[in-house]
Amino acid sequence: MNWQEVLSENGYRVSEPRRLVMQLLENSSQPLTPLQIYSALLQSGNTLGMVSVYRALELLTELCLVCLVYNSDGSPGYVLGMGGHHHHILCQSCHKAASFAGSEDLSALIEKVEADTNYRVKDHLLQLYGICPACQEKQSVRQEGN
Amino acid sequence: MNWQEVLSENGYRVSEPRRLVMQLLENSSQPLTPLQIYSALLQSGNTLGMVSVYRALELLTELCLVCLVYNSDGSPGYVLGMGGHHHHILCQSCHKAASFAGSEDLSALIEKVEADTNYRVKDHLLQLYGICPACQEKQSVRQEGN
DNA sequence: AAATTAATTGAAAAACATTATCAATAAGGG
DNA sequence: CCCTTATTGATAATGTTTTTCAATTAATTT
Repeated sequence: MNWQEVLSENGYRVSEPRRLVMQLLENSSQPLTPLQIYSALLQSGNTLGMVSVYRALELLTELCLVCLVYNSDGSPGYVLGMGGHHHHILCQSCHKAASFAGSEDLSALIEKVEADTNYRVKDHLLQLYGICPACQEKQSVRQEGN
Repeated sequence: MNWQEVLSENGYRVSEPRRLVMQLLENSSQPLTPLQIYSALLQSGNTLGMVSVYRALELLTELCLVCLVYNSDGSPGYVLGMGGHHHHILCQSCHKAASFAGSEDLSALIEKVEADTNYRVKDHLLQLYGICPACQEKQSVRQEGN
């Protein structure tokens, strides 16, 4: 099921601003802020209002078509959603985002925390930060050059 | 080492706004936004500027005396830092925060992600959301009452 | 204990981000 | 192709964070 169908099946229209936002995120490897999205779309010759970007992101996030992530400096950004439960890892150098699936690996941790704190765990936020393959490459080349 | 010493040893003064913010966070079980901190302090008869709250939080966060956390709705809040590496679990009902230590439990997950994505993992953001013991109690009481 | 000095504060303004309002527009069903 | 209604975009309102700078205050020196 593509994103157009998700919109339709939930009673929403496939409008121009929504199309533009999805298209841009589909072609972006890194999280973008609402302002970055707005600016990029204007610069590529499109015309839409900032407000529509906010509204599109709100709706698309609700439908899990896009995800809100936090950069390592705490600033928020939006990336394409992958459907199903997953998490993101962000490159601290070029900001490229990758996703990885599942939460089975957290179940041991969660059980331990439930035992320790007596909280009942319902949900979680997990993001990893690191260096992507391409930036590792660049770094080692620079090192060799010295 | 208490927070006053941490400030001094890093060349910062123990000023009134910083004292007020720390004092409030020490007595709050839930994350507070800058505005909530400012309002609470004014209401308890103190006098300080909003700007000082922002500045105090920025510095205290840098020194790891307070931590920035994300509520399950995505809004940010500040809680007392615990020193050393730790994470937080937040109650979805009363917003009470608890902390749990360590990241050893994540190492298996991290290795797996490194293998899958070829990223080199450097850091992570982990928060759990759930129901605290007191709110579990309340819920089961209400249930029985029906 | 008073004087000195430099970090820190607070008020105001500026900059920036988000949300509300509402008439005009456009998507999708008939 | 028309009709209905969700959606848009412009404007304004609201809210948040940062900048600026003279006045204040914490901590050090005398």
